[in-house]
Amino acid sequence: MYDVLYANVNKRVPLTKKEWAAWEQFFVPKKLRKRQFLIQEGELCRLLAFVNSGCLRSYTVDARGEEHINQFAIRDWWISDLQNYVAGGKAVHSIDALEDSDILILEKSSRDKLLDTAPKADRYFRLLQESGFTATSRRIDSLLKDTAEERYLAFLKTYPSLVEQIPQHQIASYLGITPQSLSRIRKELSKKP
Amino acid sequence: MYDVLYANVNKRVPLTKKEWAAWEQFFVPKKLRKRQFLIQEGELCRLLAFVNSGCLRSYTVDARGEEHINQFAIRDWWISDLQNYVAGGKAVHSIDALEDSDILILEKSSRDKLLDTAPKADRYFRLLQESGFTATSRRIDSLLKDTAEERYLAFLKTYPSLVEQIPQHQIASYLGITPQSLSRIRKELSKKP
DNA sequence: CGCGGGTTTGATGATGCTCAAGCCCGGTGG
DNA sequence: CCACCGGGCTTGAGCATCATCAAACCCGCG
Repeated sequence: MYDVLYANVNKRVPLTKKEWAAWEQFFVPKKLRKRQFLIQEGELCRLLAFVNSGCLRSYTVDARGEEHINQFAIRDWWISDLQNYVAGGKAVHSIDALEDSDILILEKSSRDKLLDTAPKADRYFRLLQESGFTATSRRIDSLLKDTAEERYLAFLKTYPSLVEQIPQHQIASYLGITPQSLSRIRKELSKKP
Repeated sequence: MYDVLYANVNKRVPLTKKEWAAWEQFFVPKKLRKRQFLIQEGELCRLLAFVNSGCLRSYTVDARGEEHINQFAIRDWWISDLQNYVAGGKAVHSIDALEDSDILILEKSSRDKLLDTAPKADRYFRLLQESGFTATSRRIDSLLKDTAEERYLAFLKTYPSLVEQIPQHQIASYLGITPQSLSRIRKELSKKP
């Protein structure tokens, strides 16, 4: 139940079994059914979620009702509406499950306790945020300078497992294009090589 | 020299004057002339920079030689090629000064020492990364769902001071459009209201 | 069998890019 | 003092990319 998370933490900040026991108590297992919400836009988001299995997504909805996917999370990834988790206020993202998923919940109050009692917690979350930050930063670069086709190819490389797992229109939404455009891009690619 | 930074740190992790003295020694003041590089793409990036005055930018260059601005940094902001600072490897961004600037440099080796000796350093950088992460995440949302005009209006709101400070084509680059398009957008906007 | 979600295809149109030229303005040197 | 230069901004014409709207298709499932 906790071994994926333990490995994730341990990779960044080595912990003794005893130290880990102090961490473990703060995480609450939860199952999500496909299409079930973890957070809905406008709620207070007071939790971080760590994915053991399955796949979640966080997305915004624009004025015309179109969804735009901000992040996917699969096994061994964290997901949250961090902005709101950190600063308070209403969630700007909804988070739901693209398939049945097992996750671990870390409530904000629990994380605060963890941060105040476990000496290495700040470092773990610092390292975590650093990788999240660099990932989003690279995605911005890609949105600014790559064509839709290049972004799609990069997606295939970066998330090979996701491609098999989730419907194509979700990938289109993540890439910032319509499902029709992605379909045409794929058609072109299948001709070329 | 150090008071802007001290205020920035103190806001996130309150420090006694004595604690601060231990931090201060790690930061090295530096002046950059307009158009001077702090980092060039392909170098090893082994520093974080805190801006006291002036304005820096970090950007990538695409295959055709076009620049794409990933981040601006003005007074009270940090800037770096974080990806590379954290993970090692060659910088994917160049960082240079858009005007004469005063900055404070924190070398990676210094930060490592700071993190290992100052108890609150991990927390400070965790909080810093969290705000950086949420900012980039919001920018991704905006690139996915807003039109160029909406992104420009949002930029005006978010960075009112920058608009006066830097040439318009730099803003266009940040928004992911050509200078010509930004010019036309501004023309349309000036008609409307 | 028919329904529904997902994907594909086609026709058309909007948005923003490219290429090219002109303009504005501040700085420099004759 | 003025001519000239260059960077930045604007404008125009044509074009590429991707969105929109609409329809058809595919396939798993009740």
